[in-house]
Amino acid sequence: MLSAKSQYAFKALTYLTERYNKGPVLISEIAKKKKIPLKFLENILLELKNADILDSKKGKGGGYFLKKDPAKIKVATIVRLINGPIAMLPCVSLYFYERCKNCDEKNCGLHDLMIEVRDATLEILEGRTLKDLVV
Amino acid sequence: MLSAKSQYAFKALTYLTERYNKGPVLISEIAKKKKIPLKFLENILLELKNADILDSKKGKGGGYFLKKDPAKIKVATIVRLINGPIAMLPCVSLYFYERCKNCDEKNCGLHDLMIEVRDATLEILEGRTLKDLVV
DNA sequence: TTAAAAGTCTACTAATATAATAGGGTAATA
DNA sequence: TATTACCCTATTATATTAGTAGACTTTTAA
Repeated sequence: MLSAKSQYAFKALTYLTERYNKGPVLISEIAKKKKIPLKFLENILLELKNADILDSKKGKGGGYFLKKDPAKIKVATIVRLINGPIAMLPCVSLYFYERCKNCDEKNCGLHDLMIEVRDATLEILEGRTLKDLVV
Repeated sequence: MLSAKSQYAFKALTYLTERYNKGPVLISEIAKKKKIPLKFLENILLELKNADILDSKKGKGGGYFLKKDPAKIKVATIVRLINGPIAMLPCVSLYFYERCKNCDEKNCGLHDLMIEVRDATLEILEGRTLKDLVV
């Protein structure tokens, strides 16, 4: 399941997508409108900024805004960034690969199955962008 | 990601699948062969028994064994039982449904997207059984 | 030039979930 | 009837997630 943090991130990003190219938006405004704990949201937005998804402006009239076209920001990217691996096993993760302990990948039925699940999931998440979330 | 517990469960079930119809298998044997903490494994097997996946025999010559044909036990069933929801959001889960807080399902782009992911995942997990894990 | 606005950053605490352990209880069988 | 082996509840340990606190820095506009 996606963490609460991830859900907050998507809410904030959706909000910013709706305001794309309309100037900076205050953290406090997003927090209030989307009912996200202010300080927690600060952390999340900062993380998204450090990952080049968002940009910000300080001082009066400042705030956060999308750094690029929401149609170019994949849902999969956000999930990986805030939630972590998309795959169901570390040994089939593309971006967070780790060997499973006491498990021989070559002879693991689960391994192959979970590759299929991963691919089916990515087929969807890699194909959608923030723009698609705003219906 | 699947929890360690889930991975243990699949290892144990795979082991029992290979020994289907060959009599009871000791917990201690599974624990040793699959390198699973004994007491933790006891809990897992008991849970699987209470869910009618396994059956057991007490006393000398006892142990655990699959209650039915491994070709009839779906991977999805085990995941739900030991790991919990398969869906990425509570509001799109078939077996563990819960409303997301501060979120209107009718107007949530994530909601629809995650239904697609869920369906793609289930397409695979509901179609595979323990037998398929033993290659 | 300076005060207020607004994001930045580090650290901490609380809550929850996961993983693992302990140990006595109960049923079956040789 | 003793031994084997599963049954069951409770506890502890560890890790992750969620949320909070507060001081700092940059920017802007009066």
